[in-house]
Amino acid sequence: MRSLQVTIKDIAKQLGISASTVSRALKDHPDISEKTKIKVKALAKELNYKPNAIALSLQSSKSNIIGIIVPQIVHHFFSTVISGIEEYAGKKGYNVLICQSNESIDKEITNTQTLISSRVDGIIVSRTKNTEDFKHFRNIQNSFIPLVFFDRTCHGLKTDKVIIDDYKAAYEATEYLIRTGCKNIVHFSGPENLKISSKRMWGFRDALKKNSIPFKEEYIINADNLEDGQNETEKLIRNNKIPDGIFAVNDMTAAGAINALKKYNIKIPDKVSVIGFTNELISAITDPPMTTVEQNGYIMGCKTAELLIKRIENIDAPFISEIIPTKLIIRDTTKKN
Amino acid sequence: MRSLQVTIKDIAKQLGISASTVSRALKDHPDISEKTKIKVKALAKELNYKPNAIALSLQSSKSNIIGIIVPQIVHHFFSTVISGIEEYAGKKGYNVLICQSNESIDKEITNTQTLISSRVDGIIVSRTKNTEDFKHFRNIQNSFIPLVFFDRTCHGLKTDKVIIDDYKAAYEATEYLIRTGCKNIVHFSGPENLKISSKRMWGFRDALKKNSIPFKEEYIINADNLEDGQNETEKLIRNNKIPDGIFAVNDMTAAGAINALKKYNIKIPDKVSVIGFTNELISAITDPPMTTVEQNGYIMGCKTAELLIKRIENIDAPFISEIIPTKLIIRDTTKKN
DNA sequence: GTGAAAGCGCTAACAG
DNA sequence: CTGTTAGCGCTTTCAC
Repeated sequence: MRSLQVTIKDIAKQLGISASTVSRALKDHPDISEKTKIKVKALAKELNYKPNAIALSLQSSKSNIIGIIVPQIVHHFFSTVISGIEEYAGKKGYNVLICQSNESIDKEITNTQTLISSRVDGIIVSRTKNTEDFKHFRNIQNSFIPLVFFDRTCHGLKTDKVIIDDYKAAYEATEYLIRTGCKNIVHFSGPENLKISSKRMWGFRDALKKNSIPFKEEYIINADNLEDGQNETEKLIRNNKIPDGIFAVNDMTAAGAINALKKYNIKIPDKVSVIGFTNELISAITDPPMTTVEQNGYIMGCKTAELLIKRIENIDAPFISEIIPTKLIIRDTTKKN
Repeated sequence: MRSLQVTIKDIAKQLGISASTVSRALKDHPDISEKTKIKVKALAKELNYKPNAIALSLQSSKSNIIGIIVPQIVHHFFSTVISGIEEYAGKKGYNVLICQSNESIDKEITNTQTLISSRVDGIIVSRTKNTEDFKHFRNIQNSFIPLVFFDRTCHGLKTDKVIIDDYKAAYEATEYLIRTGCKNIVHFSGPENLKISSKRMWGFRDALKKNSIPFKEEYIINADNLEDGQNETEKLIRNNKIPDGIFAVNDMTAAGAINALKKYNIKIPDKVSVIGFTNELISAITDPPMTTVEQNGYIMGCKTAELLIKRIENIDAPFISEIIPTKLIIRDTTKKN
């Protein structure tokens, strides 16, 4: 099973020269004669020599691998970001090792340990909803491994981060509802300890306030997935508390709301307007197609990779919080302006 | 920048013992005294020692990394499979290095080279639509790196593979259309050199034949994405060639068809039935929710990882083609049986 | 121009 | 029970 791969030594032996010469020849070291270079390269090609990245890593203490921890790969937003990271990193000569935490803090902790052991050159994280204790992230920093968060960040940790302006995006979405005539708007919200959720909620609240719509606690409803969105909307309908606008913390929840409204034959957007968040694939597929906030996952991914690689190259640069612009995508679940 | 991580040597030095003793103590070697073990482990913990996986890999020629090459991470089916691979592999102590080919054969070739260089213990591939030349895959095999394909396989290569019975699934879907009264069915098909596409097409054709519906070439239309699905359907409508059933090679294409039909106010499923393929998220969101074929990506991923790891452990086992069962998910774009 | 030797972090065979 | 040594594949001084 061992040594199936051709090594520099094999080449050296066959050519009757030393390993160091082979090494130098392969990287066009100026000291080596053209003749030797040609011989070496020819044989390397013939034997299908591939440098052993592991040996290189050990020797240079650089793995050229970036570790990623996300709650779920299948979530469209995350896979978009991963895709951006992979592309950008690939161009810069890095590979990506991907772990999912499945929204479990224990798994997240294991993941960080694996990545540290793997001696990745840097780590990118979007944390679980429940992470409250950041010890494992500190652990990464104590190991002097560059760490960058995207989207779901950790308050109080000094790192680079790539986020969107959730507050502003939510504010604008809500204002759009108000501007198009909604007066009685409900917000389907995610867990409060997730900064992105609370920011979206505050954007919503402040938009009401700014537009002189008195706030009621019952405007905020906990729901951040398809089922909850559907159930909570049905509850509103049955309790005869139908709002004229719904702003959901994500697209799936909005899709649930749309389902419920259609089930009860409530016209969208005439009776009720709906806005989602993220602009996932599904948001163009709902009927009617959904107005939502474009979150630019791909660009986020590229930017995150860029920040991380910069930090790998210069560990002492000042920390950056990059804000990726969002955009309200107006489709047909809202009235025209 | 160097040696920021604690090594076994550091521990040895501080304790005034040898590195090998530390190494043995950490892995509970029976030769080592309890006293030493306790001392070593305590210090290791205190110094936050993490074994250097790279050194381990070099020494054991085993990286415990599985390489994955898929056309696109963002594609829901692929991310589902990746998720399954990651979970199963994680439990077995493997990490996953992910590359995307972006349906480009050149990128796919580069990807294989990177993975070989990285000395991954095995490689999982779902190939690009256009791959015709399999040299790079042979290259993997010549390097004695276990290789497993899933879904999009390569004809003629001796490898393990995990697939679904595309023919049967398509046959059954088509028969369901026929059984529920469709007589004039169109198939939106993918590229012919992709085995999964051609198998689905033949399943479709043979189901017609078996049910004495004469086949016409015009029943097969090239379309495998949202836009094409929509455009081709609109074309049919405008040319007054409206079928009473559409079987699409994937969900997105079916979603495009649904859009077009609704645009022209053609009732689904009364006038036209539609069936998709894969059961992506969107298929439950379309209006009406789409009948489609469940492809069990997650299970495929687990199974693929399982086969690969088995092969890593026993390179000489006979090759296996694992067939993951599919299931027709009946929703509301088809008539009731 | 090329070779010999040391070392990256770790394990394992061999001593004692 | 513990230490010494060699070696995984490669690069990099330091010699010659």
